Amino acid sequence: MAKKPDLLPGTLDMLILKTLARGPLHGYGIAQSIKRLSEDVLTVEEGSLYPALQRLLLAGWLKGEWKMSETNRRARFYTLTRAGRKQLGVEISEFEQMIAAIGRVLAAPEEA
Amino acid sequence: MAKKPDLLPGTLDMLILKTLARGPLHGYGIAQSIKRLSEDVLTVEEGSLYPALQRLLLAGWLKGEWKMSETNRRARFYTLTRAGRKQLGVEISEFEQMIAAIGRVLAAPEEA
DNA sequence: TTTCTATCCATAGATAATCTATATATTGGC
DNA sequence: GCCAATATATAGATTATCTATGGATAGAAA
Repeated sequence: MAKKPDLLPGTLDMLILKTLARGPLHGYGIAQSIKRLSEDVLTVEEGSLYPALQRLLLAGWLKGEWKMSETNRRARFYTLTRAGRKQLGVEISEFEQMIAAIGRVLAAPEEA
Repeated sequence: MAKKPDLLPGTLDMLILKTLARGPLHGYGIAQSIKRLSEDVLTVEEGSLYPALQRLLLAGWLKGEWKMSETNRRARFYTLTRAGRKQLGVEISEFEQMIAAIGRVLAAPEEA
C-alpha cells in the first residue's frame, strides 16, 4: 500500500516544459530525457505523459509537428511556444516557493 | 483556470507527521501550525485535513484522544506513534530524493 | 441578550492528476 | 520470421485535493 509514486504530483507539466526548453523533442524522448537527467529517480509513464502533452498543446504552451525521428520512425516533435516559456518561469517560481515553504516546516525544531 | 494549489500534492501526510513530531495537537492546530511555519504559503483546507487524519489514524501512524483544548473546547488531540515517526523519516527521505531529482532536471543547461 | 467571530469537527461531491493496462505500428538486428 | 526498442495513444481505476456545506461551542462585543 501507499506505493511510492514515480514523480511528485503537480510537477509533470513543469518538467516537460523545462525539457522542451532544451530543444524540440518527441514524447518518447521527453520521457527518456527526464529519466536520464533525474538519474532514474523520476519516471514518466505513457499514461501520464500523453495526456499531459495534450493539456499543454491545448493551453498553447507547446506546438507539435510530425516528423521522422533519429531512428527513422514517425514521431510528433513538440516545441515550446513563447507563452510556454513564460509559463515555465511561472511554474518554476511557484514550485520554488512551495519547496521553500515546506523546507521551513521541516526545519522547525521538534522540542517545544 | 489552473488555480494555484494550496500545497504540493503528495506532501500533506509528511507535513502533518512533521507537525505532530513537535508535540500532540488537534486538527485545527495542525492546520494553523503549517500555515504559520510556512509563512502563509501553505494552507491546509479542512476537506483535505480531516480525511488525511483518518488515513493516518488507520495506517497506525497517529493515535487520537478527545480532550479539552486551550480554549476550552472539545478537540481531538493527535499524537505520533512510533510507527508514525518512522514513517516521517521515510517520507522525508523520499521527498528529498524527489526534490533533488527535480533539481537536476531544472539545472540542465538549455543550450545543446 | 443577542449577535458575531474564532475555534473545532466532519462529510459529500467535484475535480484533477497520475498510474495500470492495453492496443497499435514500425525499424533493425538476429 | 521473430524480437527488442522505439513511438503514439486511450480507457479505466485510483488517489489526493478542493469546494462547499453542516453543526456546535466559547467568549467578546453590542
